[in-house]
Amino acid sequence: MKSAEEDAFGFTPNISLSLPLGNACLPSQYHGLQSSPNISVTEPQPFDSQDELRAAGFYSTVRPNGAPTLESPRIEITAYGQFPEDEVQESSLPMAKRVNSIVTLSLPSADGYRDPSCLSPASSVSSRSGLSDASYESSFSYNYDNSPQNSPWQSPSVSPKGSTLALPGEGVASCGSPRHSPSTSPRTSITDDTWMGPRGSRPNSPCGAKRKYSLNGSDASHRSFPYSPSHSPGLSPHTSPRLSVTEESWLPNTNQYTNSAILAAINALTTDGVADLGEGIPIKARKTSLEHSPTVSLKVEPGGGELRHGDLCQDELSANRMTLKKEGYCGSFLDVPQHPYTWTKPKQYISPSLPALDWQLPSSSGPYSLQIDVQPKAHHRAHYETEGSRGAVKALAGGHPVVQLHGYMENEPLTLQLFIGTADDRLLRPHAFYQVHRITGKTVSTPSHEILHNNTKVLEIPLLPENNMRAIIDCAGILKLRNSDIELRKGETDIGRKNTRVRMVFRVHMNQPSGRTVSLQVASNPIECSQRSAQELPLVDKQSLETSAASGGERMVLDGHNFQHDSKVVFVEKAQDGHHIWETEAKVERDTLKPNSLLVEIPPYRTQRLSTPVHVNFYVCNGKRKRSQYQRFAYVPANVPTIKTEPHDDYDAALVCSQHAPARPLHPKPYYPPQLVTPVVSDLRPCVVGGAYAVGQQRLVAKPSSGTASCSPSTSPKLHDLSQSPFSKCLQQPGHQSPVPHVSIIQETPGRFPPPDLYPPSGSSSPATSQPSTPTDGPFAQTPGMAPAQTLSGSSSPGAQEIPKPAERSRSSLQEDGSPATAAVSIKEEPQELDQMYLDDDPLPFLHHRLVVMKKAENTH
DNA sequence: GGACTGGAACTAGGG
DNA sequence: TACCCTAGTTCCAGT
Repeated sequence: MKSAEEDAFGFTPNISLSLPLGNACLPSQYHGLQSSPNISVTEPQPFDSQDELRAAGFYSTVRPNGAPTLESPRIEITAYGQFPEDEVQESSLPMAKRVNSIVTLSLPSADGYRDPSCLSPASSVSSRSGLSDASYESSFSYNYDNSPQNSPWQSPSVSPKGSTLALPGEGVASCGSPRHSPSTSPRTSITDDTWMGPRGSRPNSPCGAKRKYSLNGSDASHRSFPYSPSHSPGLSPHTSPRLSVTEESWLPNTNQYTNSAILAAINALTTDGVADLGEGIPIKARKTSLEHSPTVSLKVEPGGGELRHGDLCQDELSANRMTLKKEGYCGSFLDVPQHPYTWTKPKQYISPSLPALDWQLPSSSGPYSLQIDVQPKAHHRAHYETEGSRGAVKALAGGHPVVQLHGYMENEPLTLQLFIGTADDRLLRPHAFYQVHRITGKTVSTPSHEILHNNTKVLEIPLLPENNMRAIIDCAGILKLRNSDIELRKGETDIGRKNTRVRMVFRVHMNQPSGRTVSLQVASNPIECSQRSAQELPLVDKQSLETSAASGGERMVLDGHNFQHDSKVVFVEKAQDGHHIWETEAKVERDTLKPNSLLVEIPPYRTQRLSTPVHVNFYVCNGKRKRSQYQRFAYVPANVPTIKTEPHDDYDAALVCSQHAPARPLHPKPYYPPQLVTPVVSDLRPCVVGGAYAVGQQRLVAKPSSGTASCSPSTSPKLHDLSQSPFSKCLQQPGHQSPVPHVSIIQETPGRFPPPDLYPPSGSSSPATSQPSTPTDGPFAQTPGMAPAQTLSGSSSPGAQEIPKPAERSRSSLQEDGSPATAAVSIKEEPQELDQMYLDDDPLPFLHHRLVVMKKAENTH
């Protein structure tokens, strides 16, 4: 371990250097990182694009072996180097710490992903703004350039009142400044409109008028507010105000449990101070994190209250525009008095490096298992920045989702992290168009705190021993960012249209006595966030049968929503390439049909001779383009007993299966296609027992594109090893377009990886497989889906796993050491999936749209 | 009064 | 070019 760490540190410096900064694409990159690990880190050759590299994120970018990973221009940010202040501060820091800090800085890409601003309610646009540093911007060449507003950091929000921060040109985030805090709600901003000019009240255009407002002082004033990204970057506008208070208190707390020295060091370097500390977050990220911190008080500048921490810091860093220095500003925030939180701070994960949010982590490891005891409802209408909060995500049966960490016997509280992830068939990653939104108020019983993690808002919730490490998630809502804002981001390859399904992703990091950190992650069932979709798309919550004899004839009850008299149930069997091998419409008993219940007769399979179970899918269709997600079903040989679903609700089922696939009921949920093979790393000493068990679900997944994907071991981030826990990193190309494989790299100490075979294939039969998939999953139907969110990070013990089907997946080893390949890579079948993902019926538009978006981005850039 | 909600109008794009 | 449809975003009003 230590060796690894040491190595890591050693690398760190290099690594940091290696981080590619991006070109204009940075944002995308970042985005990519989190969202879609597109980057083929492993690729020996120079990254296709810097973007990819960036996407790789810090973790991936670094090459363990020190091999020149990134050709792309990298920004070597050494905290000190660039900023005198940093140097000073760092100098005082212990090497290790310094390294970390450095590393963090080096991870430029991280920043890039999503603008912190994006995080903020104002987000979308803001995302760009995220690039805090002017330098970054320039380098990135954002669209912003176009308009004065462009400057990302300046988010309007920053200086609501035209605070100094808001320099002309800077202040406005490119299209609307992201930062405009939600508070700035579009509406308010008449200015915005002005900006936009002709725009209608509804900002569709990417650069949507509204966002532009930042330039106007007036606008700024309006927006100034609390929401300003500065505060809580991600904070929804609404919340932000509140947050501020809380956050402040929070920060202090954080400090409490974190190593003060580390914090100080980090703060000095990063200025952010919050939870993210441990992580090697890029400067920007840090800044953002700062934002979280309610350092408002810290503001130096006029209007400072409105200023974002991040902004300040960024500004300083980048251009020194701010007179303030990190020290002054950021550092001060450390001094913030501790606040009144009653819950003792959960033991914060202090490791300097936390796994990137797009890393696939396991849901269980050894004795530990993170489970979603109560799943969120399948529908939750997300709110726009321009709207008021739509409340916390609720559970199907009422109440709220519940997450529990099993197997943790310590008395130390922990921090449960929550962010909004994707729900498509690709690797789980932060969703570019949705952010978690902190809910506060009388009805909220669970304290929480928002932080930014690489431009992705992360809600931190205490997991207390007294509560049996169980948390009721009644403090998390979902914020929708305007598609136009996100799509214009340079490097952003995802499209928002019809990309309205998300998952709540929970993570917990546990420091082990050995010094290692075990990180677990579990993702909820998909949540449809679109009002329209929620009202129109049929949804299957449960199915009474999972299997049937080939002869069919049995009746299956489907519980769900939006069933109509003309609803059809179609059974489909697809080949690996997505082609339909067989498709037939089942007979629906319309007499008994109800909006939430449908009785269907299982159609006979195309052949009655079955020697082994055949996995197929079915979906409910209310008309063209109105299909439910694919649901799994299997025809089994006659001698195999039919599996009937228990009458419980999904949640119950989830509980039952929780160990493997926490929170996912087998049948009820659509499955996720197994695209990725996950290599599981096992290094756990502690987790032997659970490991096998858990492992099944934890797979490191990698989606390799046809060849690309291999993750080079080198990529493995020793850096992150700081924490000593191995993390898998997913590298994916950001764009749907590119079939680039998603590769997950396991961070592990060399030699610790278990043989690849030990790891469960993504498609393992474990409950995890039952995970929902996007409607488009069809093609993968035959292979069980893997639990997207689960991978092994820390120590997971290998368990028995299924091996992915050859055709679908290929494995590649990711180990740095050259030790046996541990990571398996699966190749994603792009074209079809994409089409399906977004336009089940009509892929062309989707593709076209993407092209348009890309072009726009390029142009803007 | 403010947070939630549900519903629907408005708008842009594509066909 | 007008019309229709779809889906995203913004508004409004009720609880």
